[in-house]
Amino acid sequence: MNEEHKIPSCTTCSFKSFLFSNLKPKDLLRINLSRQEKEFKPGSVIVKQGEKISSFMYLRYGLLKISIEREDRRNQIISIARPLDFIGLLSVFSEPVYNYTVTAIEDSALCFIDLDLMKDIIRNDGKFALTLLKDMSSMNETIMHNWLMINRKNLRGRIAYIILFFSDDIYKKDEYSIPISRKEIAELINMRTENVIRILSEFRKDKIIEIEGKMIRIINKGKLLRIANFG
Amino acid sequence: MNEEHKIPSCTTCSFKSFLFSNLKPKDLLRINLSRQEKEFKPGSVIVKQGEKISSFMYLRYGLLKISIEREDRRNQIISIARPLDFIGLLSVFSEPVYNYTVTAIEDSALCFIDLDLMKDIIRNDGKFALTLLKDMSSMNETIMHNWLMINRKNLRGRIAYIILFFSDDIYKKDEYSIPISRKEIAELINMRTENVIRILSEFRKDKIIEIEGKMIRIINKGKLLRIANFG
DNA sequence: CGCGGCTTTGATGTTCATCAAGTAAAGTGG
DNA sequence: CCACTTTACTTGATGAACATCAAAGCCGCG
Repeated sequence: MNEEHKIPSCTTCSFKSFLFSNLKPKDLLRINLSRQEKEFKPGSVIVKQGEKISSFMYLRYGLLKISIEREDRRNQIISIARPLDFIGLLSVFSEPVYNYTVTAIEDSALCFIDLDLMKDIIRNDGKFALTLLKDMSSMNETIMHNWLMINRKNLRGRIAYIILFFSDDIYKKDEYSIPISRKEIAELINMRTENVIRILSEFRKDKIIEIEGKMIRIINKGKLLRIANFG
Repeated sequence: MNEEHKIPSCTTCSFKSFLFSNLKPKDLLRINLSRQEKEFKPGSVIVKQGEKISSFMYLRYGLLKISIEREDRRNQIISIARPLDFIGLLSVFSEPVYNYTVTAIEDSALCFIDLDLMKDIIRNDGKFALTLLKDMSSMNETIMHNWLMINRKNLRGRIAYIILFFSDDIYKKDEYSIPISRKEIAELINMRTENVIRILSEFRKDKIIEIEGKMIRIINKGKLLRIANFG
């Protein structure tokens, strides 16, 4: 593992201030002893649909996709997850196995904490549990809201929405390299690959964006916003 | 309030064994003192989008719809909730106001518990918090799973799915009175009212169902299942 | 270097939303 | 309780939006 990224202890981890802010020092030490830190290259699968859930995980840095795999290769991407998105909360407390596959789409690092240890800490620390409840609730709000927004839009509106999502929520820049393929864009916003490509070309012709391979640069943000909102 | 339905105390409430199974007797008493029990007729609004969240609620009996209201009168129904669906968990810990409107669609009764009291109990009882985490997680799994199933189906598949949903999950009978209007069916499975009606008539002509007003009787369940699965 | 997966464009067809118009049912006020 | 208004329900006709099919170039990989 790349040593420059490795953190010596949970006590110095920047995440402590978020997820584990209310945690007692004693419990933080227990987590520190149990935790496993792993790095993932883009494309590598972190957990696979059907695998037993045995640890609680959270993303230190990087970007992930959460997807459902289907027999007919027409997968569905549920959500794109950043650090602080608490992806580890998805079904970790209610299911014995993962219902989703999680894959890195950028260089990422995750911490894995033994699930029984987490449960034990929760049982003995209601304050911590309450913050987890809050985080889980808010994560689900976000995912549902995104779905609702996307599903009521027409195809042009969906493409505009997703371009703005990566620009505003992920990279905070008007120019970025989109971390997923055209096919994956289609799986994320519920349309066909061909139409993703078609509408991206359309936007280029209309001088709304510049696009070359995975590079996207937003030229006319106002127009993009209008398409996203009224499409 | 109809006295025959009223429960004298949380300790005798049948829900205690589910939601509050791990609760300390002391805390159950506190809840009992604070709780408010209310009945609702079909059509009456229980909480409205935008209202401040000040209590934790759960459904004792009845049936609810959770929906998002929009300016243009094209609402979206998120989910149909039965007792034990823990609808009170939806955004109660992460949002200051309700993002959803909850409406009774059958005679229903709910208990309201002061939210600060609930939080206080959670903070002091990690075991209870863990069961809440589990319930919230499982409720969200259910809602998401339903959305995924519905969204990948064509219109005939969606109608078949929803007929089977009420038959298998809600009423456990092949004949029932559907508690929502054609328009609401459309809002629940993301299609137009006209097409709901059209496809229901089609199913009747094909002798898959009998239908008269709100009464629905499933005649050919095998065929309905095939339409739901392959549609 | 050839194979499979991704990307792109064009042509075609189907599904579904929309518009229109009429009937039935359910509230509402005098 | 009846006229009136509104909302729900129903069917048909039309067109737009989108999926599908087809074909070819591209790229990475074993």
